[in-house]
Amino acid sequence: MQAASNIHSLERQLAHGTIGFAPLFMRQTIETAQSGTTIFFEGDAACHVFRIVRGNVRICRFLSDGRRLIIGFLGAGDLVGLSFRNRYMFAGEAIDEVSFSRMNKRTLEEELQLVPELRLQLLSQLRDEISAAQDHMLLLSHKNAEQRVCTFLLHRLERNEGRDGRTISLPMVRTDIADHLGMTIETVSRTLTKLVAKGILLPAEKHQFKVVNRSALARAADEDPDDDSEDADSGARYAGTRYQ
Amino acid sequence: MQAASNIHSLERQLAHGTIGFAPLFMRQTIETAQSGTTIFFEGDAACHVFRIVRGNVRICRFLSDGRRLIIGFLGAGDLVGLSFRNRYMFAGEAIDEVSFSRMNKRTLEEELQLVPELRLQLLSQLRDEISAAQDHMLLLSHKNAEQRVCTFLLHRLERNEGRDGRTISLPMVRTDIADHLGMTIETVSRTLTKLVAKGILLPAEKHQFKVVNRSALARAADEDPDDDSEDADSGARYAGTRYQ
DNA sequence: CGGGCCCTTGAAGGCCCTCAACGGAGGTGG
DNA sequence: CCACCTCCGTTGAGGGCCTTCAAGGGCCCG
Repeated sequence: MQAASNIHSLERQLAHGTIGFAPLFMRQTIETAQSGTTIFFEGDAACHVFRIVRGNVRICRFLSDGRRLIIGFLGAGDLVGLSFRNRYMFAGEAIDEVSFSRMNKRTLEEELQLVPELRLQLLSQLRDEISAAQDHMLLLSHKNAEQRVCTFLLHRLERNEGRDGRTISLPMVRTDIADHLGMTIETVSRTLTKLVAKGILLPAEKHQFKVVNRSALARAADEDPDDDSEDADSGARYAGTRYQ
Repeated sequence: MQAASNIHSLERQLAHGTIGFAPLFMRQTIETAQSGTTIFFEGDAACHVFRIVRGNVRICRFLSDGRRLIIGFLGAGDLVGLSFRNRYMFAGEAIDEVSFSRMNKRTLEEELQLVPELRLQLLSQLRDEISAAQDHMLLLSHKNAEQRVCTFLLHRLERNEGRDGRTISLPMVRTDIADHLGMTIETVSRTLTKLVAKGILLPAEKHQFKVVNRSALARAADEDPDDDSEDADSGARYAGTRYQ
């Protein structure tokens, strides 16, 4: 019941077609992980599939020299582990206090044999993961710092959609964002500062921003900013077309 | 029978677990596509799944401004289209003369309902795609030009493994490599020149290189080249540990 | 209050991109 | 057969974007 208490999480599950798995996890006990702890390790035997009930999780891969790539961030209602063969290909770490339940992979596979509907959900989930990975490859290969940050902010905005439609929640630290977008924390920070100066964002509470100009944010996320004059004092430029 | 005639293709299929699909495609007619032509378009209704019999195919996604990302390259024995929902998320273009067969997606789905073994093969294929996409994100986010090119060359080498173990075939043009690795053609060219100067590669026939020093190539692919002195005259440095 | 973590801001430098020119290979037509 | 064109690959010069290095401030907690 706990999972269904969050209407936005429910919407996301319906959209992603993972609602079919939810009843299976309802029978499992709920565990908690403290901020900064690891829920599963890269390279471990992949015995379980996880479902996040509350909190935020980062999905990490490491290079041999210690550098890190964050594949993505998970929130309430998200599943992780369906794409593993024998070993976890990445680690899952709690960003804040996380509640989750786990399910034995063998049990899940038996269910998959019995329920055709579940198989379709699984396919849908995997295809979403592939699609998301390809979108992210596009970001990493061709987008500049501002486009990366704006794309990321839009994704976070859509994820939180339903509150007031213009609040972005960033529970992760700058290092996480940097390792997700293939940048340094300094460049992330500078880019956010620039977006505030441009009048697109407004700093709100800790780990939150307000979106002042959503269309400008969307434009900055996808288009080439060649025509930008790059002046800090041009912050009022977008004020006339304020969103909403 | 044509597909089984290539022993390397067969090995790859066994490793990737896609051999189960091959018999289904044997019943289909074989089509050909000339170099440069498009086999399926991004955005089109995804009615078919394709299987490459001969030749090379590039998988492309485009940004709004015309820039291009090449997700990957396919060769004999490879399948494409299993990860689509309703529309092709990317285009498939023939690099050289390509033979392929196609299969109606509806037919495939009926087979999937009947044959549990096929379902496992499908899952395996999708997990491989996710894994490859994540590896590529790592490349795009954290590797420099030399590491990118070396990683790509190693992949090509493994793909052609069995010939003589040290010949790399690059049927695609520089623009394709650049759009795959998130670089410009100039940087790709310069990096290849540098690898030749370092004594790691040797230019061979058109669209081919010989690997002189495979361990150096592997090291350059994954490690941070901070300790490199970057001198062209240091080309003999690796000669003492020549591979094979 | 001190220390650690997080974030921001500044200055300098490097890596890669952009722009440009050139040479070779392959195809076509005079 | 060769001139001509196009495509492809290479090489050079210059500049821009982002990284690296460094310093400082805010916040939290022991």
